[in-house]
Amino acid sequence: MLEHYGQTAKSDAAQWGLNARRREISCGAWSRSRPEGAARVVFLPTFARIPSRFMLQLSVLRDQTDLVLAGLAKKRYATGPADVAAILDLDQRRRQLQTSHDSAQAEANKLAQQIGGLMKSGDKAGAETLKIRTAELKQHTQSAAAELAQVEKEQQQLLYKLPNLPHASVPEGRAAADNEVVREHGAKPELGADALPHWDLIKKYDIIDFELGVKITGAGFPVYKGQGARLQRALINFFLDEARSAGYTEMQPPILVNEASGYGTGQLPDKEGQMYHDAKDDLYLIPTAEVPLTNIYRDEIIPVEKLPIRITGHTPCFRREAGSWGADVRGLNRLHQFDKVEIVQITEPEHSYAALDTMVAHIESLLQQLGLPYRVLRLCGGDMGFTSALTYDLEVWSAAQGRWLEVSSASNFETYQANRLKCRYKADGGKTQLLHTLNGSALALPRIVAALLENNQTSDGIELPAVLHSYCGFSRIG
RNA sequence: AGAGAGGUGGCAGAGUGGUCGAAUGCGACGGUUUCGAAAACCGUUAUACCGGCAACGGUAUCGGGGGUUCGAAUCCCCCCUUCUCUACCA
Repeated sequence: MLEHYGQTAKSDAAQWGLNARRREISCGAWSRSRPEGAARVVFLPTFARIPSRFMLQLSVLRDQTDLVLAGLAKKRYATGPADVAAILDLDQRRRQLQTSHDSAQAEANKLAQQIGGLMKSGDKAGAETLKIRTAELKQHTQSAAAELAQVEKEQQQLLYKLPNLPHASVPEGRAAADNEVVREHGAKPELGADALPHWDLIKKYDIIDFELGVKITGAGFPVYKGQGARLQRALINFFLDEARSAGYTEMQPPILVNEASGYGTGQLPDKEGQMYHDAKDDLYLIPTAEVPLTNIYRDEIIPVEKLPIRITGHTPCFRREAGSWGADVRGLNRLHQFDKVEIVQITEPEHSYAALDTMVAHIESLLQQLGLPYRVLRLCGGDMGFTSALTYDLEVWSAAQGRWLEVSSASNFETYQANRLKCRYKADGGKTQLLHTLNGSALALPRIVAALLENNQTSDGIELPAVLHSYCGFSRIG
């Protein structure tokens, strides 16, 4: 499947260049490394309401080339000018070919009809005469179609390499140190000198077992035991219940996805090497519920009265984390498999940044109820994800490690994913337009668990926040 | 996993090589009629790309891809998928 481009007909799948996958680039590690305490503090409103007009569609590349180049530069995308120039060259060629192909085909179609008429009236000689011309036309359309397919393929591959453009409010910067701290909340707990990091606490109370995971699977696949397993389940239920009362509909999507879904949300081809792949059935284990949840709306024209879409789901997430190493990935800080509750919104373009604010507010309310000190960061251009236009990271204070841990990332993708997904609606006046997609973790489990254990430890147990007591069926560990 | 039958426009459902982008019905939208509504009647009813300021014109799309032909919804091949029976299993 998905092996060949059509000669004249181009299916959606082919237009997306799905067969381009194997030769694509692979970028760096999935997760950003974030040395703690390095961000500079600034004070800004949650978001600046700046009209969005960016989408990496061909029309935008053509009409607003300078803005695109500026955006790519802010995102620290090195080969932007060369790639954009190449895409525009290919585009000109593509349009020539299309026009030439279409007019030849139009003539051929007319002749075919005439031949039909001649055959019926018994004029075989007349038909044969016309066939000479159709043979010429056929040769022309075939070669034009073949070249067209080649040009489209090259163009699509280049387009897939381009990241989304950053929103105007995104700060300049190269790395984590350049992110802006939008606000901080909660007091950091003072722990005694004998306070333990979570990787010692889980052993002390025998609630999470890494060695056992190594035996069964390998590094980065811990086994949660007893109260540890129950705490996980409690957090998942708490997060899902909170999302539901915030208006999100709960979904249970598949956790293996096909190639088209990977392209739809932008994991492919960008992060091919970071996903577990089952070659036998050509399926990918999801790195986040974002992929299946957002792809529910792939190839859809959503009735405007159903907007905004708000959905949530709990899934395990799988990340190969190739190239990841060092002290800051110890314990629960980075895993190959972890659980996460995700929230997804799909909105009309004019409402997406307000929606992003409500998502961040929702995530903050979770952290507040859990009593965890946190801060909200606005990521700089160089530290943002490939597909995002604006990303807020939320980090909790891990008291025994003495560092901030990223527990959530909430992003507005504007039309970047929607363009790939073909996720649209009928705007006023009946015009079909791309929607905006957004998502956020609410929340990722392991680092929440780490912070809960560390921040709430006493010499002989861990006192859990009140909100979890009924969910857990216990109030303390140990 | 084996055998069989299917996949056509928002839905239902015709169409087995030549004005078929596709009959018909339903639904939806607009209009005539009406005090208003129903009924009836008339009209409209997809997506993408190319050309054009636009009106509009062209091309493609009948699950997906490839092939045969001057011409394919219709014939051939591969794949996906749905249903039924059998097998198996949570």
